[in-house]
Amino acid sequence: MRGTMLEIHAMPGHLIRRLNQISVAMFAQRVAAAGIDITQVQFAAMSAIAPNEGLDQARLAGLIAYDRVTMGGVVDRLVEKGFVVKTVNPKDRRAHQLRLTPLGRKLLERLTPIVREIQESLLAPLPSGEREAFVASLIDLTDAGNERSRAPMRTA
Amino acid sequence: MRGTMLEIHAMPGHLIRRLNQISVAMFAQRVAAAGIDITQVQFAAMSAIAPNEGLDQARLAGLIAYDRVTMGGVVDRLVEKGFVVKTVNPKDRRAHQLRLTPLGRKLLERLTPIVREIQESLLAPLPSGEREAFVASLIDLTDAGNERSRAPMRTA
DNA sequence: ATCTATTAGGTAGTATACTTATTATAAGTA
DNA sequence: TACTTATAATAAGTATACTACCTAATAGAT
Repeated sequence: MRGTMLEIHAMPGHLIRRLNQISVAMFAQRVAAAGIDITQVQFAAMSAIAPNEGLDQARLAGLIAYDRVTMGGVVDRLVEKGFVVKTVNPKDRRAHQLRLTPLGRKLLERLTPIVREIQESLLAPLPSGEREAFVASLIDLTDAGNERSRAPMRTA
Repeated sequence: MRGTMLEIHAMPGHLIRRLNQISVAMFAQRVAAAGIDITQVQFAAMSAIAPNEGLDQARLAGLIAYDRVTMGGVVDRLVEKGFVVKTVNPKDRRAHQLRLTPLGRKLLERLTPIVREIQESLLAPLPSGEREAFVASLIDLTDAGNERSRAPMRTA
């Protein structure tokens, strides 16, 4: 045997990174299987725009804890695909108001149950009694670490 | 109040993504504070090379569950920084053998205790009785999902 | 009305993370 | 030996995720 078990394989940082890769891959696979062309990040953006129509990019980024510069590209791709429209706010000409198009709203409705299923598949390997505790720990850790992220969540 | 709590904020996929961002940011911050110029990914690569000197890029990628193409860029940056050397394997001229330089080895030694501390900080917000269960769940989920990732772990 | 500080969005540059395709080499088989 | 298959690495293209910096526009204070 060449090289024993690496220490990093038990490190939370490395495990979280791998789990995120698995989660992103599962999302891509299931959504593509449904014939839908959208990424996990683009879905998150759309689901935050839906109940907050007219919000600007900075507020959108804060709602889902994304980097503002990254969000610019995400929104542009959603606009290209025809799911989102971007208009200048006449009250504040710096800001771009975001809204879902009818096509975008329809897609989001179709997508939402699929995404719920993906979440279940992701946790399925855990004994059912441990899933809730795991998600609770995830929430505790993201809450506690929010301000350390370079893109903290901002609901206000 | 504008918009109620979004459903995605309780979704494991979204929480894992945010926790990974927090983890990466904590790594970058602590390591930079120690005056070291290296990323989380570059550290993982170096710590996998150390006990497996002479391995090639494809095997390295498998050991830490990275995409092979991505690994090419990571290795190039480590070579540029003088932490890794890359030589053509005379037995198989397709393969590039990887080794740490003395500088790379020294850096890794200095870095390892810092990275261990980062792992503790990451879990610190959890009650101490829950940390072990959380890491165990992470291991279960990454083990179970390994083959779904586009870059599965390969120890063989 | 002007000055200052803040904010929204963008550009350029770096690093990860993936897809598909291509090249070079190696290994196995007819 | 010639043919086929497999593999290591890379190239080109797309998407996220950041830093540092810049401009335009707004808000607040004087």
